Formats: sequence, structure tokens, C-alpha cells
Amino acid sequence: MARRSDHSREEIKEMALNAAVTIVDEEGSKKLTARHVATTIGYTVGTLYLVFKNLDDMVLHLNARTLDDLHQWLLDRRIADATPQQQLQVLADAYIDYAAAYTARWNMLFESLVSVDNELPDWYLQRLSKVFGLIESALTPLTNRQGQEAIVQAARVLWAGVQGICTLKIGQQLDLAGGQSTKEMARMLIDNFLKGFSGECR
Amino acid sequence: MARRSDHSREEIKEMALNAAVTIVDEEGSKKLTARHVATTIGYTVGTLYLVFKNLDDMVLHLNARTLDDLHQWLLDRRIADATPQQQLQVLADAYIDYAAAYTARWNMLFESLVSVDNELPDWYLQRLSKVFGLIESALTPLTNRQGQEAIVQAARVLWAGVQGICTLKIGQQLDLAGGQSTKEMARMLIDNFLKGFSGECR
DNA sequence: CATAAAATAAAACATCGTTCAATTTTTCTT
DNA sequence: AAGAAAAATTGAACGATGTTTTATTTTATG
Repeated sequence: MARRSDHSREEIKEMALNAAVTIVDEEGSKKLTARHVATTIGYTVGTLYLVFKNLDDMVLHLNARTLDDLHQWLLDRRIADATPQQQLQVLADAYIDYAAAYTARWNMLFESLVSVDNELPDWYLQRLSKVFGLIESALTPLTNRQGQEAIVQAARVLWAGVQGICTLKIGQQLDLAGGQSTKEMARMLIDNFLKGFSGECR
Repeated sequence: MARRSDHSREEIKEMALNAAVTIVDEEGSKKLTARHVATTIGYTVGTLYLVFKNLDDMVLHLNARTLDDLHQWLLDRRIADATPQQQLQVLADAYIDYAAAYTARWNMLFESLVSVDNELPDWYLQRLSKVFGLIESALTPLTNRQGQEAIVQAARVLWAGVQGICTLKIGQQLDLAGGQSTKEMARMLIDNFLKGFSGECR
């Protein structure tokens, strides 16, 4: 057992979150319990409550990490010199890939939005905005035709759309006639939405 | 305490589900526990396991009810003699209203999609399809321009989009610049998507 | 009326989040 | 350096949970 001041509170926090990520990835979010995390890092359950207010607080910090990770994931897959449409499709594909690769983590992102009664803290909202900003910046070339306000709104709508496509795994659950993949759905969303949005219509 | 054969198993099932709906609506999904449901209907917890395989099974049946209810809700609000665009906007608004009015119920619909490991049973998928079919039928007038296959795909994408808009309550959580309401987002999604989809573009 | 079968209750189990008192280790004071 | 104060950590405890098992009651059956 770890004994006094082997690690600072900040270190324990780090260790706990590392353990939490591993548990979620390898055993699923249902196995993410206080005791499991504590014993994994060589402490007992009481210690966790020294560095986190409660389990929800820990999950919030865990989700913040996921958002950072997702943001980097999307950044790494962005391509230069592409049309907004191409950029968005790359982003959507990357988002879908992340959700598929780290499903448990990704799910927790939205479970928490439900369970948290209080408002989300600023440091969390900032992480959300960062991810969200990627879609926004892909749309900025359209600022000539559309106002900045409309761009922001479109980015929200598009992200929500891709999010919904991932959430309802319709491709898997409702696949009755002809397997339409998640990415195909996202492509359809982006193509048609952008056609309408970028004003190529009468 | 209720005593032997006061109610058939089917009646107990009904009572339990009625109690569950009330609990979820009035106290939230977190208060939906086996003991709470059992005592509400005047039985003890063991009896519940006579009519449901486990709590997840009960939630699944509860969700089936919600889907039926949602389907009727959407039906009641449909309008006749309207363009696909109008129909879809009415549907989207109704969907959003339902999610707002019965948030706890509505949330459980998608939490369960996550937690259930096994495939969803047929009787549940049929309920999903029924709701989904409403969007599809609103799009059928476009069958001339687009193939039946494309209609089905578009319905999926649009529903997913509205779903995502509801899920990320961006209007409330990420509302940094200018309050864009959920319905406005849905309108933007449908308008632009349909413009692109219905082929009014070059 | 006795006995089998079913329905229900009650108790038990392991686990959970959370709190708290007890114990150990460090730091501070003189 | 020694003892007191403070902090870190444990371990036990509490109430609640999902689920299973045992015991009891009620009905049905012969």
C-alpha cells in the first residue's frame, strides 16, 4: 500500500484518471467503480474522496480527458487545402472512427450530460467548445455567403447531426433494408446540408 | 400486501410498468429501483423477478411503452395536406416537444441502447421502426425525384439529426453567442438538407 | 381433507457510493 | 531532538442497490 506523500494529490488524481480510462476501455463503463479505481492505483476507496468530490466529479474529469483526446484525434486527421465539404467529411469520419474505437469512453461523454444536475463547469465547457470549434473553422470559408452567426449555427447543427447518427446506431440496429453505413449517412447529411447551406440553390 | 392471485402475472407486469412510468416522470430515472416499483404496486421486490428477467428487461419494456407513446404523440400532431418540408418540421417540433415534456423517459430510450449487450428483440425493433416510419412517409412525396432507397436513407439521417440536436442540448449548454433554440436548429437542418436532397440545386 | 403446486414474502448476499473514526506518517514548534 | 499538531491513509461502517434463495402462505388438485 502506498503510504503518505508517496504522491501528491495532483499525482493521485492523475493516477486515478489513468486507471479510470483503462478500466472504461477494457472493461466498460459499468465496471468503473470507486473501489476498482482505488485498488488499481494502490490506494483504498477513501483516498479517492480526497481528490474528487464524488464519483460524478471523477467522471466529469474523465470526460474532460476524453474531449482533449478527441480533439487531438480530430486534429491529427485533418487535411489541408480542402473544401469545407471535404474537411467536414474528414472530420465526421474521424469522429465516427473515434466513437467506434473508444465506444465506452465516447458514450460516457453524453451520459454525464444527462446525470449532471448542476451546470457544467467552465473548464469543461471550454473543452467542448474546442472540439466544436473544429467544425466551425472548417465552415469559415463560407463566411462570404453566410454570416458568422449562420456559420456557428450550421456547425452546431452538423455536429449534432453526426452525433445523432452515431447515437442511433441505426446502421446496426435498424438495418432492415440495405446496409447503410454510419459514414455513408454522415456523407449524405453533409452533402445535402451543405448544398442547401452554401446557397447553390435557386 | 397483495396476496396470491389478486392479479395475474400480466396484470402485475402492467402495474409495474405503470408505476415505473410514474416514478421516472416524477422522480427521475435514478429513482427507478426494483424495490421502489415493487412497493408502489404493493408487492415485494422478489415478485418483480417473477415477471421480468431483471431490471434491464423491465426498462426495455418501459422503453417500448415510451416508443408507443411517442408514436401516438407524433401522430396526433401531424398535419394533412402539407409539403414534405412542412411535415418534417412539424414532426421535428413534436419530437422536440416530447423530449422536453418527458425528458427522463426520453433519455432512457437511448441509455438502454448503450447498456444492452445483446441485440434488441424484434418486438422492440418494430416499435422503433414505427416511429421511424413516420419520417419516412413524410418524405415519400419525393419518391419521384429520389429512389425509395434514398428516401429511407434520408429519413434515417434526418431523424438522427434531430435526435442529435436534442441530445447535445447545445442550445442550453453551449449557448455562448446568441440563443439558438432547439427548434431553430431543427428547422435549419431540415431546410438545408431538403434543399440539397430534393434536387433544387445545380 | 390432505397434498402438491403456485404465489408471495422475507431474508440473505455481494456490491455500490459515501462517510467517518482510527491509525499512521509527516511537519511544526520549541 | 522531542513532543504536539496536522495531514494522509486506512479500514470499518452505513444505507441502498440488484439479484437469488429460502420460507411461508395461499390456492388448486386428488
